[in-house]
Amino acid sequence: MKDEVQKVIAESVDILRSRNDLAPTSREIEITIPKRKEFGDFSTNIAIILANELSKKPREVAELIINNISLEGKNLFKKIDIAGPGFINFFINEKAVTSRLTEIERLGENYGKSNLGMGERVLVEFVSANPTGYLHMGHARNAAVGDAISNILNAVGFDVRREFYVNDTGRQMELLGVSVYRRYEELFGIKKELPEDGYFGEYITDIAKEIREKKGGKLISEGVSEQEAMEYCKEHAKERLLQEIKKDLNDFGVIFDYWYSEQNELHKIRPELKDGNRMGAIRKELMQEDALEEKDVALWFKASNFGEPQDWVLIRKDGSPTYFFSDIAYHYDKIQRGFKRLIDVWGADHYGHISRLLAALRALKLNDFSLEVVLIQFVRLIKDRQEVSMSKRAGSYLTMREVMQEVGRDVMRFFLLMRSSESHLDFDLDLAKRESSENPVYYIQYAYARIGSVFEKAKERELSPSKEFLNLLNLPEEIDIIKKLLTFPELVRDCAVSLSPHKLAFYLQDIASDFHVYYNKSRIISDAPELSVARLYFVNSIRTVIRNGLKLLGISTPERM
RNA sequence: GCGCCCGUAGCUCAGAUUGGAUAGAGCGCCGGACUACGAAUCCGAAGGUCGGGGGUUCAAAUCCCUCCGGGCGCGCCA
Repeated sequence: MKDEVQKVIAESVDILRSRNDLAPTSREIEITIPKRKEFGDFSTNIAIILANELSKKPREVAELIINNISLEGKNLFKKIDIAGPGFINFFINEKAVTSRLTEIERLGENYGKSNLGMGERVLVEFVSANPTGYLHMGHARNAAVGDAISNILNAVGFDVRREFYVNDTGRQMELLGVSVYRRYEELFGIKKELPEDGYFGEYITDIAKEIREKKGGKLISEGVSEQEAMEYCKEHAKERLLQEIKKDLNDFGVIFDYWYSEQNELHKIRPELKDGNRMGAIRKELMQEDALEEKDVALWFKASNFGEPQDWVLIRKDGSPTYFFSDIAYHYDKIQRGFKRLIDVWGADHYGHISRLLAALRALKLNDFSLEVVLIQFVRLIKDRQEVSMSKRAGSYLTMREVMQEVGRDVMRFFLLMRSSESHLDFDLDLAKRESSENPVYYIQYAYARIGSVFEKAKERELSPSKEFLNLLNLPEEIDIIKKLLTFPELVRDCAVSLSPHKLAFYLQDIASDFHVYYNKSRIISDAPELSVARLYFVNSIRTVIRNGLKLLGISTPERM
């Protein structure tokens, strides 16, 4: 609807330009939805802007614009005002509003979709947790946001691919192996210190016990070197934890297109590559760009030559590559695979990583791509009005799985999505568990289920929704709600552009609230059959919008609660 | 010390990378509403120097400067 208004104004401005021979400006015509009703449904400041450019009075320009609006265009409005310094305020004709309901009905589950992305491929990388432990609430937030962003981008016409980068090799994996092995030894009475930066969680002992069940004491027997034993522990633990991670994400409703294994993709020798593996190829390229330097037995990326404050190590003294190095290779590979738009959803602690990664990609002469990083701030769990402390290394943290079992998937997703990702999030476990009006998820789902039960009632009375009498929808609430429903596609586009699903969460609460108010005030099914079928048609479109919106957030729409 | 994010009602937060008119919502608190489509709902009331101070502007929660408070980063961790 906003598009239509914009078009009408643009046409008028074009006519003015051609007639008065005005210099064309590329300035886009801004249409806003004013906060206050007396300023109409739509408002534009174009007259003020043009007046400045033409050194004319804004109100005169406004008048010219209004006078040149086509007849067809004028039918959209019941009133057009010039207000204040020269704003043009448009008041939409009620009939134009109600008639648009048919569009929602016609599009059904496609209502809200658009073709903003024009099929462009986008790679969204998210979660990417190390397989060294169970997922915690920070990962859950990352998963919820990454998945919702992917859904939304998909809805506005992007071709989205979801990837999880599996950091399944390197230092952290070694530490995991040692940690498990030490616990395994403990089971046989051998006491040795775990490395300081090892993993101390109870699940490490659980994994050690699994190994004991499978292998008995073989890993401490004569013929097996400690190194071999640790290697076995590492592989076993890695597989085991990855399996748990996959299970949690699956239970959460997040499906990845690809689990990108660092080991397999970046370190494995590839006959087609001259330089062995992908890491080697990158290394060679960086060398050719004169971006490398050997210092203190380590290999450094000369980031300071590419606009960074300091250089960074790519290969440690012991010959092992840093995370930074493999992440460069991973992003290089993403671009090589033809993705021009990359989105990474990272924890806020990765902030420092962004600019050096970009510097490395610059050094590799990669320019034809965009990388957007969505930084997710931390989640604080609140229980009994107190913060639940979390420490991953010590292993004392509430896992994603535990919380999901306690509050359910829908509640968890919604709570993690209802804040802007750059805000810290207080996850109130007590509130999340309550099945009442205080819980916004149920509030929205209840509106949905309620509409469903109205339809059951309608069926009993043999009434079915019809667009024949939409002109009977003339209550101010009805008009207002329809106007809001009509902004849905634009809202979805807005969420896509700003990569912020929380706006959708707010919108849905708003619509649900409008419905509940309406429901309490007005009978949908009454003795007047024509009005009843019109209202059924109307509330059905509310249901469509709620369903489509919740689906984008990955939240279910139960018919009964 | 430097960089990024945050500071808005008792609490948790919206207020686009485009400054606009009387700053919004949920929860909590207090008081009400089921003989009509589900009370997981609704109605009413109270609650604010938008962290402080300066500046730009006809107009600032929004832009600039500065100070204060909180979080994160500044690793041969990821």
